[in-house]
Amino acid sequence: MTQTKNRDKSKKRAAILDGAVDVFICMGYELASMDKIAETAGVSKRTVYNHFGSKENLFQAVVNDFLTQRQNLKTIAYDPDKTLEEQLLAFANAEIFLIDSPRRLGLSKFLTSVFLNDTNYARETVAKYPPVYDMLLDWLREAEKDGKIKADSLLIAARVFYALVEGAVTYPSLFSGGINHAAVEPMLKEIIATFLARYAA
Amino acid sequence: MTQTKNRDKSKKRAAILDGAVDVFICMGYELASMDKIAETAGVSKRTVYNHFGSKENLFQAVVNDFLTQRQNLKTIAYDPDKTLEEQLLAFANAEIFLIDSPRRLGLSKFLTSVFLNDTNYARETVAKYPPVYDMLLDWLREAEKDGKIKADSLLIAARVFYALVEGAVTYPSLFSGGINHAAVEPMLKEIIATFLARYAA
DNA sequence: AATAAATTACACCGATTAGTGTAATTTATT
DNA sequence: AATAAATTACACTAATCGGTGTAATTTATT
Repeated sequence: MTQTKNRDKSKKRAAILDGAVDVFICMGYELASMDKIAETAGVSKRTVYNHFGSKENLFQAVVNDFLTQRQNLKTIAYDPDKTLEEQLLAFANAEIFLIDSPRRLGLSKFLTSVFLNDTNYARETVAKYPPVYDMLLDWLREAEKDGKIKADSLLIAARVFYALVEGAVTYPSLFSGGINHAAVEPMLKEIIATFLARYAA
Repeated sequence: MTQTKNRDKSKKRAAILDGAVDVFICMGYELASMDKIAETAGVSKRTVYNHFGSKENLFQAVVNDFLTQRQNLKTIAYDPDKTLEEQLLAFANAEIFLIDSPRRLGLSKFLTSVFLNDTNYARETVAKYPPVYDMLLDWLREAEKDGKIKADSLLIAARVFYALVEGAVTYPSLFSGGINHAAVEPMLKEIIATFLARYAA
């Protein structure tokens, strides 16, 4: 009869995921070889295959980890005692957080690239996680009730806000190798002022 | 002594470039094999290598063709007799043109993906072509002289405008498989209204 | 029709890759 | 210390890919 001696596999698993992220970020999916990932993780290739059965599975695990982690953003509730500017800035900063460390920036670039190359996979993956707009939409509803915001469609207003943040900060940072905080700060003030010029009551 | 009988190589060259674009678009750079490109172009692999010495060269030729073609946008001069809305819409539409056919959309996605994977190459390549903002900047200067536009910095205003267009239309289209004109039209009206809420004099 | 350039078909090379099988070895648990 | 699970080292496969060499063939020009 077989005894069960379960050892802790999570350490190796984490090391493999870490290595995979590094290699995926710096070579892209196609050029990231399983040998290189194993070497980077400090683990034998066989162990990589024992934990994740294939390159595709390993990739999925990396993506899942990232998107799950990304999902853990605390809600930003409407506060009538704070200015609209500083509350909107909090929403912008939550978006900027995703590209505000070399690793998160790298993962964002990697995922964006993968999504560009496989639109269907992008749609399916994004559909599994709650929409980005939702939290801002809740906030806008409260602000409207409070008489501070006015818009024909709050959904469109939310989309305009994220268009401003992503178009002015997120995407430029993806291509320029990272955030230039000194340049971004005044830009954030400007896009928030623009948003409020249109939607402040 | 050697006679020179020059035949026209441009037909084959064009066919190869066409095939390369197709394959690059649908498989990405790494997975696009030279055999597949030759087959798609209806040409022997040897001919591909006779025209372009390497995969890298062929890629460069594709990119050059696209960016050169892209550069040929007619200038949009400020016209005091037209509304600001319709003139700004022309700028937006010039941007949208780049993703408004399956082929241009595909090339935009492909190039964006390549740029994400090689930031240095992105910078060098973009630097070889005139900045996107320039034409709008000229227009804004004229509009300001005409007393219709007012901004602390016209450059920032131009960046806000393109942030709106790219964030609301260009990038979403890259990921969603193309433009939904019915949905984009009201969005364009909204982002132009937003821009003018901030910068109209 | 003669000629030279362009193209083709095809075999081939070296390198790389995802993935497997296995026997030996390390590791943690009882 | 005994034991079973986890890991390792390593050899190996089958496939793919970028690129080359060559001899035969097609093509357009004079």
